[in-house]
Amino acid sequence: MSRADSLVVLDFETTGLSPDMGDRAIEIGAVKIEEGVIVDQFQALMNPGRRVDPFIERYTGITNTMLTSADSCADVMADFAEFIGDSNLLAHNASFDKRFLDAEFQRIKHQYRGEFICSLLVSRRIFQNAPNHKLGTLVGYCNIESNGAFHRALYDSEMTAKLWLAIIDIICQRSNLETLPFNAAQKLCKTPKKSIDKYLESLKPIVA
DNA sequence: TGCCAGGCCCTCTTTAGGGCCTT
Repeated sequence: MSRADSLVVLDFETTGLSPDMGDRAIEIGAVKIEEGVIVDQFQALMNPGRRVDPFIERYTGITNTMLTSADSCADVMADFAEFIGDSNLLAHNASFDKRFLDAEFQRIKHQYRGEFICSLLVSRRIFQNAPNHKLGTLVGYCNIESNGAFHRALYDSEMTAKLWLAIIDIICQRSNLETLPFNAAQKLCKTPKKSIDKYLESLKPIVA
């Protein structure tokens, strides 16, 4: 399975918003998509080496007690590096998760080859009439079944993956494609919103 | 009671400012 055929959808829960300000990951969740199907998953809490504040405990449901017995960030991220291999990567608001992935991998001197795409950027282009582009809102907007248990890493990664598969279905229907190549999805992240229809039209295969 | 940051994106723009999204 080449990198182009495997996509890992990931989500971090963290102590805050910025690794540059000392924030750390406290949970990683991810699912692997191959040929349009979720085929594997990864979830682990990790001990950031310090207490998380009450807001994060309430926001995520992850308590200091739970983290006390968790493996270290280094051990978890080493396992996660094996899980993602050379796969390409996707997250909802990928710039956030990429910063934490880069920071945690830098601590264990690991480099990864996969490239990121962002379901938030694509959603803003495809669902221009959505009330907003929060993950939970888009899951409801796309009629994806959900129990509402957001803000845990594995659940959010699963919901992001299902949102992504729904987006691909819509694009493929509009563009008469069987699948959306990764490089086309990358370009979609950067295409101006006003040019989306033209871009999707350009993806249509030539029919003899 | 969310605070921080940072990239994207829009507009009353580009020599800027502010909302959205992530925890």
